Amino acid sequence: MPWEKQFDKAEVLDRALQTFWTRGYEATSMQDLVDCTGVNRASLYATYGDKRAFFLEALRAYDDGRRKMLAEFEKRYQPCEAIRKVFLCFLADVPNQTGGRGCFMTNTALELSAHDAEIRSIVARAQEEVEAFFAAMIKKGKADGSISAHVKPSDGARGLLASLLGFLVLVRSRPNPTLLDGIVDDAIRRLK
Amino acid sequence: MPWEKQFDKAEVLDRALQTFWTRGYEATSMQDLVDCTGVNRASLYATYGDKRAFFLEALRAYDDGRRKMLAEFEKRYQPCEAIRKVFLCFLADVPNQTGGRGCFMTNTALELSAHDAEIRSIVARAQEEVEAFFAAMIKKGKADGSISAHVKPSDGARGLLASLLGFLVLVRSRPNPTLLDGIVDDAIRRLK
DNA sequence: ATTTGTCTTGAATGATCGTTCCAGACTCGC
DNA sequence: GCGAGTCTGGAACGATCATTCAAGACAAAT
Repeated sequence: MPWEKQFDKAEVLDRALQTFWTRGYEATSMQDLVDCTGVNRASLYATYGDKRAFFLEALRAYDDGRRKMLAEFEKRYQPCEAIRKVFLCFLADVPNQTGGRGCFMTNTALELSAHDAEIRSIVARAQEEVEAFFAAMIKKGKADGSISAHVKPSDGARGLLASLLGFLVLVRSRPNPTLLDGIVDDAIRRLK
Repeated sequence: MPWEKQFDKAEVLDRALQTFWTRGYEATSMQDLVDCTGVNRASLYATYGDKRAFFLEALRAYDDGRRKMLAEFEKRYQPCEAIRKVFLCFLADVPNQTGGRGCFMTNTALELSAHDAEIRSIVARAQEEVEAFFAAMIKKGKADGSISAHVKPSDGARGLLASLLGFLVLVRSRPNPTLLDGIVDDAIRRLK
């Protein structure tokens, strides 16, 4: 067999993901991807397919990362802390005055899922899994007494999801730390 | 003076607005705008300037409509009803199986405000005005007893804004009536 | 009726879009 | 050393992008 690839497929995918995340799908050109990955055009096409397939692979990679992150939060933290971490992990790049990039999945939800069924189903599933994570944390919190017995897991999770998505809109469009912290505190206080 | 315009400037602007709203900025081409308005390319350029200026004018027109709508809600409805109406007015086009278009301002917030300072400031101001509207309604509701005395207007308004923005993400990406209604009910129940 | 000045029209601009082709570089099994 | 087979690099493809040009159409003023 002849000649292995000259680049790390996963690493290049991640660099493309960063660019798609920052600029969005339509505003990212193949030239941008060539530039940010350092890999030749034809090699990108040979490896990942066309632009949409490339984007989809990046989106699924992002989604896998999100899934692993939630699993780790679930292991590592108490229920309320785990919920809080979900919000806070999007604040990491906010201080860089330019504002945060928000959540790649949520950005994609607004840009593409209205016109692309495949993306819509990926987005919907991701949202459902986050909602299920919240519900599981609420259940656990009720069991150990850290969350009020009056909160119904499904209702609480739905409310948290809405607050999280709104929070993510604000992270990208109006990254004011006071505002964002307030939203997180409010969302969690509702559970107590 | 010679020859007035052959088309209604506001009406054509509204048609362009509908297209920008549905597809977003990057995914809308000047050809799309020519098609949906029925007005010749060069006439569009002569009247509105380039694509970005055209978009900005559409966005400001949308924002004006939003402002008038809030003012009318404030006049017409009791505080809680007025708040509920803000959510419900985005559900009008959800039943058309294709899913709703969400809020033009919020869609734009995610697509463009991270990279365009002028848009960012328009978006931020619109969000602040909505937040202020919520705060005013809460204050009024506390005065007439329909909203709990424990709710601080600024905190309640911030929470409502987050829920509204999350709601709007879902309207466009996962337009499930049960889910959406639940979010609205929860958001308002929090005030009581 | 002719001039004046704006609006409309359809074609054309160069740039950039996503995508593909092809010749050369390279590693393996023989 | 020698094909076999995959990957790379750069140029090229037609399509579409936003934008502009030049000429004709029209209404008011003279």
